[in-house]
Amino acid sequence: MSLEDGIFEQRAARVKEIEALGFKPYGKRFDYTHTIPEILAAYGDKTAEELVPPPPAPEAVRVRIAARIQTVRRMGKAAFMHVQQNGAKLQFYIKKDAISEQDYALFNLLDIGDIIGADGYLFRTRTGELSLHVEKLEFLSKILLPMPEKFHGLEDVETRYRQRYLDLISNPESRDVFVTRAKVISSIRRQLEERGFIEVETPMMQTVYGGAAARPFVTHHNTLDVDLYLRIAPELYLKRLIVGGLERVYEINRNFRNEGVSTRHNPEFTMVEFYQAYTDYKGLMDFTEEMLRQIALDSTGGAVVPYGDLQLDFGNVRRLTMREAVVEFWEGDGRPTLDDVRNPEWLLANTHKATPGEALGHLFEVHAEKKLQQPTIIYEFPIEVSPLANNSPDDPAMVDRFEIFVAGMEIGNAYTELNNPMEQRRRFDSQLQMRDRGDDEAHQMDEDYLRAMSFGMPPTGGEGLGIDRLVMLMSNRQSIRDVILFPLLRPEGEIGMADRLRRLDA
RNA sequence: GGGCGCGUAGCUCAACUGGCAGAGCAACUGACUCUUAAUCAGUAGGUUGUAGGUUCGAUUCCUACCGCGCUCACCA
Repeated sequence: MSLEDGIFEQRAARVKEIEALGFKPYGKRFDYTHTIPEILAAYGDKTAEELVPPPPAPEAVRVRIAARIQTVRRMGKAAFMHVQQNGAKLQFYIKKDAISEQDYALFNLLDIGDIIGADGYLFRTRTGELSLHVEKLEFLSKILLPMPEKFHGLEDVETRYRQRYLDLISNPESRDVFVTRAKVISSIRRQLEERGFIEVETPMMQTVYGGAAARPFVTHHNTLDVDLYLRIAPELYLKRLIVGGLERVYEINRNFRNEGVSTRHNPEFTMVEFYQAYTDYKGLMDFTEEMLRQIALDSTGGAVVPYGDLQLDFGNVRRLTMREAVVEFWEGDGRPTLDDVRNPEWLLANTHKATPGEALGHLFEVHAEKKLQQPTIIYEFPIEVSPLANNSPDDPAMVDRFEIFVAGMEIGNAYTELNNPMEQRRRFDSQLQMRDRGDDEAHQMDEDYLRAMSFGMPPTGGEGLGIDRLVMLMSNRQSIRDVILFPLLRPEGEIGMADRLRRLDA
């Protein structure tokens, strides 16, 4: 028998002993008076005398707490434990004299990782630590498996992703990441709501997919007997809503793209997309700068955010055209001039791409993208890589579009929406040609979208922000998997837990 | 998909050039009524990711596979 099995069976036996003592080892309501963070906030700076006035102490602070046991230091007939709740920890002091015989028997059956409730009063130990003097114990849930090591926590990356619950229990900094994530999302929501945007939900299963250049996942609906695509973007549906007169809409949810995984890509990822009628991409640039700065403030407390070796300044966003960026960040010999990168022949001669616009986009990715460390807006994109954006009034090769780059990552994409159905039809047709040339990420024809646009779509600005990447920046994480609770992994194979539990019943 | 690296007790890690697979934490027994990575004495715990191969002998060398990480490619 392995050690782990031994602990498992021994603890299962303890469940019965705990029951025999009159406690319910699982599933009992427990109305606590304070969470541990609340206790630390309210009493963290109180002195020993303030907590327990001398001598007999009728006015001591009595509280009732639920928490998970983190460490235990037993010393004969007394013990100290650290327990944690909501990412904060508190010390419990348990003395045989101070609790009932039944509770002391329970205490002797407790394991690190058990969830317990306690009544008692707050005091300071001889060394000055705020602690709970336990007077009554309650049992709330049993741990059967051994906890990770208390000092190092759970380090194994794979286990941290697969068993995120363990990661969250044993690594406070991992918990902090997801708290930051929640702050980023609520900051975005609040800012959009304040500006009159309403939140909507559009289909994630679509018969025609679009709104981005990507390959989709395919699934199947049985009774309708149709294949459906998991959406690669909500864009085309949100713009249908703009046609319908929902003039400021946003959606925060998942997109699915059937591509490789990396430190910056997970096949399902979260975006916020928002659309505002009667504005354009310049209006969105101003809004975006404000929003990024506010997200940084709301989630980290400052506009300057540490990221690896960098200090990212979200209070100061640079703006460059794509052509300027290619010229400025050109690597190696033969740096082009602005006239070169405007010249279709030069562009085609310097890449293997089929069109000047794809060529410019490629040169930008190769030379400039990873050098954009501080928050930077890149604007004026080639028409060929922007099938849904409106033409620039003064340059037929370009569209009114920008992207935001931080730490070499694209975190946002916005443009003045194309609202002319005749031009949109031509763009779809040229996407179909790219598809015929073997580009399986080019857009499909979406006739209902053309129909919607034919009812008249107001001039509109639209934008998408990658939430996961934003959270990476705000929480100083280098891998997208660190900011997604359950990132996609290959299946792990036999776990054997059901069998183990089955044996306990036998 | 290519390249590089990693996989040893529940967890965190050792094991020299191929020569008895070890420690700390966790667990168990005992001592201890203000400890804090508690301490002290003792006990138990291993298919070294899997399957082959080389060898008198493999955690160590070789091959394949599985899983994870980094990186390049692909990709917003």
